[in-house]
Amino acid sequence: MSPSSTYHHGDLRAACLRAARELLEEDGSAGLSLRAVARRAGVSATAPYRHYADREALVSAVAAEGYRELATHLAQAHPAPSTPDELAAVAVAYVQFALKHPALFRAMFAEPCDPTSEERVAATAAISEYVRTIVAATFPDGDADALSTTVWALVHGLAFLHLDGKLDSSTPEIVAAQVTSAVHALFHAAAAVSGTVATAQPGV
Amino acid sequence: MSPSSTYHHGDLRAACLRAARELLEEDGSAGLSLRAVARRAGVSATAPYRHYADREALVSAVAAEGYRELATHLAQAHPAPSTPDELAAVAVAYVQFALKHPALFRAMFAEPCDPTSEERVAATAAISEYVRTIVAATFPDGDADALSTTVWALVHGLAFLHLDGKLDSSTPEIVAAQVTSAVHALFHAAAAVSGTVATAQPGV
DNA sequence: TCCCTGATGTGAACGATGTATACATCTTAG
DNA sequence: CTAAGATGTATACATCGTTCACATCAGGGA
Repeated sequence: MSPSSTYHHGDLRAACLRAARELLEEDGSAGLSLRAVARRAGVSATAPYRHYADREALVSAVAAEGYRELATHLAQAHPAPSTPDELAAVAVAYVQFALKHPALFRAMFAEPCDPTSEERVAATAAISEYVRTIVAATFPDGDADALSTTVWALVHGLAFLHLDGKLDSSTPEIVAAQVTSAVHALFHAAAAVSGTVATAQPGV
Repeated sequence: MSPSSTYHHGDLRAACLRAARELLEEDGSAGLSLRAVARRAGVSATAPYRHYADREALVSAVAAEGYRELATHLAQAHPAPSTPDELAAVAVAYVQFALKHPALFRAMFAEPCDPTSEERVAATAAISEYVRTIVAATFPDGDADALSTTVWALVHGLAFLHLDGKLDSSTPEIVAAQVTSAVHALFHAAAAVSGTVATAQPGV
């Protein structure tokens, strides 16, 4: 705590996490190097090794933080959805999170996830469970496991296709309409097939 | 053509592509270094630069090849699907391709795709168009753009969730049943909600 | 109070990587 | 046959992840 001590950082672990997160947002995954993190934290290149086994461990920690942020972001869209419309709002929030934090989202899902990061698997299990719960609340009579998997896959796929520029992401409204219509299509296939989802994006 | 000439390779461009593809399958994305490619092709470290501007360009070329392989793989599942069942078979082929070539699939979709690789955008546009075509053939009365986007997103998301170990991928049969039921759920939402998709995977 | 042990940060060093530059070698068009 | 362009080589540099020996600090037991 003494102000004269510039040797010890105080909370390098958190500082590294913050720096890594910033670098990810600024320069993408390529910019996230351990040395850059150390520089930004104002510390020697090897100091982070006292708190993270290797680069992979740091990335996993950032990803785990991302999972938690995603969870709160979804909860903000609607705390306890129980209708298809409310569930669609959560789905829109999911995709918009991905578009707002593309590099973070890719770190969370695109890189091969090592199963040794228990912090990471816990966070993803929490999200998976959350999705299952709200789907079950919306469709109490359905097969919650199967349906929630389908919903998650649909929304997850929409997020990635948007990230890859395969869909029209020009405005948040277009994205929201796209996601909403896709989710409703899943719940009301007949309506989708008969042309009710014409608000969707205009092609690839 | 003279056999004494070991100096010029003959077709380094193709050799690099093949080597890169092999390294990707063997060691994943991390193992795909330009120098390793050069070593495998039996050539100096900087020789590949005569054929690829940088590492990114090589990866894009591999990804483009992957798109074409995926297209033929889907066509083999069914050349011209026109029923929900046939379309589901194509969807199963999509996911199984991802599971069979995880690193390649990630290179195709998980890394930020630079729009300057026209070979790459052409290949993805071809796939997108292909999906739209077969969905339109299966549902001639629907909004082909909207519905094909939804189908693609669903299948794409299933592929990624399987790749990340979020779903049960223990046997090809389980995966096939999972994908089939999800696709059918999209086309017959009422049936899905009432529990007809019970063949799906047993949780996360 | 002293000091000593463990936690934390530093510095130099190694091998690997992407890439630029200058040079060598081959192929082929005129 | 030769000159020019295409293709491959050698060398070099900055950066990166990581290891190891060492320095510095904080806190508890004597």
